Amino acid sequence: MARKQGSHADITGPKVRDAALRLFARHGFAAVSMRQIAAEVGVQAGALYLYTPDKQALLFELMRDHMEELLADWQAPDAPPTDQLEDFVRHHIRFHLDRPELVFIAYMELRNLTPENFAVIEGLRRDYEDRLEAILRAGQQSGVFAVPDTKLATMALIAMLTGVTTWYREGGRLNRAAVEGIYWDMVRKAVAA
Amino acid sequence: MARKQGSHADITGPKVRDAALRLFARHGFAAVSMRQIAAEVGVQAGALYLYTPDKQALLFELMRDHMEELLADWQAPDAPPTDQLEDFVRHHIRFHLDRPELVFIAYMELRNLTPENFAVIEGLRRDYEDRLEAILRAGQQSGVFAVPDTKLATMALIAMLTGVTTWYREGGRLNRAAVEGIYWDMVRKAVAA
DNA sequence: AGATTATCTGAACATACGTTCAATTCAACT
DNA sequence: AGTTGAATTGAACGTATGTTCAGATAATCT
Repeated sequence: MARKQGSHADITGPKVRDAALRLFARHGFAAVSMRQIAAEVGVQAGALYLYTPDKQALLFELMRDHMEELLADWQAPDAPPTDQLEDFVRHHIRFHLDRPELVFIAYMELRNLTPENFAVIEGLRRDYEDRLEAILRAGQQSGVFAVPDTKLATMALIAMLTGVTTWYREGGRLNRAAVEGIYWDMVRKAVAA
Repeated sequence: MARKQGSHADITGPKVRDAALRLFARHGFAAVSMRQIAAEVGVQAGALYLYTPDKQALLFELMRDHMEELLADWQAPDAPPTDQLEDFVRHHIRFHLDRPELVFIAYMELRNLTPENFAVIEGLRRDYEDRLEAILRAGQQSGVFAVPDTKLATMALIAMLTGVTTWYREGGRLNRAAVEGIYWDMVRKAVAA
């Protein structure tokens, strides 16, 4: 018994990725075994190595692709700082609510990356933070924002916004548009001059 | 070779706790073995079981004691909502900056708790959130705050404030007092009417 | 000094881990 | 119908895991 009916690399490949995503998010990278991932996919553990060099690469590629998509998906519009900030906030919330599992992994599994992989992910994260900081600095200089320390404000706002994934549940008391609006209102006031 | 010179239960006990705290924070609960903890303490793995029933209890007790200390350490002063909020914010930042490792564990290792233990910790966390929400609701009702959804605002503010531990480093550009002040300023403006 | 007891070792238990690979199976191509 | 090659199995590798426990040791008590 070996190759199963109707099974192909372009089906199993994504399945491996999805299973790893789901299991890493639920139980944590270190607590998930290759055999669990394989069982979720419906193959034996050995077959996973046709799709990933090792377990570490599975984690790293999930995180790297996530960060690269985050960066590719948004760039500051040509607009005043306040409008740029609103665009950033709303996009950040939407993007993160769409991918709660990836967000969870990207924030929780940093310490399970090898040093080289960690450096890559941290670089991408830094790039993202820099975009928000650039908006805050522009607003500070033009006088529409009052942010004594743009770096601190950047970290504070990102932590606040990303936190939405820890409590928001689809079909709950508030819908996405409402959540977006309320968060934007708080951010707007927090940085206002 | 067995009992070492100058070794006692009241010395080894806390050492086990400290080693577990440090290692769990650095590498994650699932990635740390009892033998690693034992090596850090300077004993063999078997000796750990004189101080904890099992690995899970080691994690749970760290988290429970942390949350109980957080709750015991602060109660709302008899003052207007704005002053209560300032007191909460400053205390939260101080408390969390004093215990970065415990904070990290308490936020990252929830999913490594057994269901029963998880329920306990979540209950304690809820108690803490309720305190902030009570302040926000009081301010909303008296008209000094404009918080359309107190629960959302609670989650947003706690996420923002707790995030300070992810970037603050002792001896860095900003001292604690400055950080406290800037965070309080952002919170004050964010909820202001 | 001798007995007691708290403390710790070191080996063992069964089980699980990530990874490799020869052997096998089935879909596609000739 | 026969051949090829991609996809997968299943067993094996060495190592590590959490936990238990009989035995050894050294501080304390009598």
